[in-house]
Amino acid sequence: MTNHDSCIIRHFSHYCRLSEQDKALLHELEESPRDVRAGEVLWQENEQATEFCTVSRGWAYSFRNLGDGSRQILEVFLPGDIIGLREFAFSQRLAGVAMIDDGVVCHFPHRRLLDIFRQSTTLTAVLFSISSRQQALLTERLVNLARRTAHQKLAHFLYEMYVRLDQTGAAIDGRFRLPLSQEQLADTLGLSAVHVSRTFSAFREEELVLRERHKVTLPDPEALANVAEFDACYLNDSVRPIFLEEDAAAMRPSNGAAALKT
Amino acid sequence: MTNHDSCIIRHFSHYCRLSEQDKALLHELEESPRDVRAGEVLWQENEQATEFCTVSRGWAYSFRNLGDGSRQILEVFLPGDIIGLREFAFSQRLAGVAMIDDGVVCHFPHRRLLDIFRQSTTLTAVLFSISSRQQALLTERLVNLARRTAHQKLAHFLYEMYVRLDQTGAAIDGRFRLPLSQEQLADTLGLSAVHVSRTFSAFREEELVLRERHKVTLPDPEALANVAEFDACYLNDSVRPIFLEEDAAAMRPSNGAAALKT
DNA sequence: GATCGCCGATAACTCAGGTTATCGTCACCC
DNA sequence: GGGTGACGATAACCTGAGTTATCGGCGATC
Repeated sequence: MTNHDSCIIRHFSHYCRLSEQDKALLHELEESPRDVRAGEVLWQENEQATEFCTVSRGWAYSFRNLGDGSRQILEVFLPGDIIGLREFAFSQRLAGVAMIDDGVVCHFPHRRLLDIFRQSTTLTAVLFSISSRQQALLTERLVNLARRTAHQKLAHFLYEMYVRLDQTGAAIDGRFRLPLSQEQLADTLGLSAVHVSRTFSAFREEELVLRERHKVTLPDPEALANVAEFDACYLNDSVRPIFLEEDAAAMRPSNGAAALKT
Repeated sequence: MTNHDSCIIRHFSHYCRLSEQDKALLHELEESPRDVRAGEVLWQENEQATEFCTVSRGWAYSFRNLGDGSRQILEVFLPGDIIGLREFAFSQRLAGVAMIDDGVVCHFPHRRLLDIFRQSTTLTAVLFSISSRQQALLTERLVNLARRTAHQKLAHFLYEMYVRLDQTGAAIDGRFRLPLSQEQLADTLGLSAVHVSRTFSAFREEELVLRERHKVTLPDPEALANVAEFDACYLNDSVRPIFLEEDAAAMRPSNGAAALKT
């Protein structure tokens, strides 16, 4: 973390070209990165919330434990994502967070966000955008859980992962690593692990999805998207560039669009 | 709208005591309020997004239409709520919005948000808090849809409405107006209208909920909360007061906590 | 290399909730 | 005051997904 690019800066750069000053400000946010093991719980529901966190390496998920012993996975975080933004207004954690993989996370205190609000309109707008995008993912998952069949749910999740991973270059040719167990998938999709297994079997027969261990292959991604009635517009980095022109007075925006590419 | 308190200012004041300067800034956001009729669609999915909107009177909901002709209601907005914040990062609407009731809404352009970011750290933090709270509602609904039985779903929704309305004084003694039809409830809860009816019948037998027309009575709200496994912590205006002390340098915060009461 | 434990596949059975259909009630309107 | 249309109740039937159970494979540990 000391000499390569900060994970936060990398993420923010997806949204907008940053001034050196902004980069410095972001860099300040990062306290010592921490190695974490697969399965490690970063925090539990109802604990005091004092920090945000970014994932630098590995996957994480947020979850809620329910009364009957089951649990619901809310979000899956990939490297570069910010964890905990959702909880800005609350003094307690609304959901637990755990690692799927071994990885590296960077913590930074809640209060620092206010420094950003105070010092950089650009970063504030990017933070709002990031929060907004996370909420879009959540909304899409909600629709998915409420209204679709098990086949569609799984197809949708797999395709969404494919798109997200493809955007960061982690999916090659419809092939990617998916470190979640079937039980974790079930908890994500509101299904039983048994039915996830059944659905994978069906997809294998139909040659829509091949899964072995933690490797997934989509022989025909578009066919899968059709099954899921997938509408990518919530993922398209159709991030509004408005604030760039708005900020013209404050800084030279140059070509923000080109900065979208990693 | 001209001479009584602005709906935006009223809402923001729940979170934090505002300076006169902040109030002036908020007031600027309000363009002409508009009367809207029950059923009127404020905007459709995929339309260009250029404005946010606050509900001044009446109820509204956001929704997604699905491929099979069904639809999913995502959020229910009450007077004082801000609509569209979720879509900050996007240039298109991710969901449609329609009125449940006759009412009054106030539009304000997207770009104005950036003026706020630039001019008031306090308002920026409150906006983040509001967005954060909306996301908490959404998350709770997601868990509800994914993991609970029809009885629990309906119980949860009714109790959540009861709490939200009670917070603004619109529920007296477990009794409140609920202008949603059973079909709208079904679309909210991911159920069929028929099953919503069945569930109401069951609740009537158990004397948990009495519903006639658009009036709902909860004879024993706590019993209903138990059925729903309701955990109020995502609604508790346990809004972090941190930013008040943080902003001490910028403005006199005085007693922000007391300002929570409407 | 035997044991243990996790993960996934598959089968048999059950049930919550969807679907379709019919009927009653109330509000509105000529 | 009779027609119309939205809304809600109820019943009969069907099905997608949960539950429980068994079994096989693989990796870790000693």
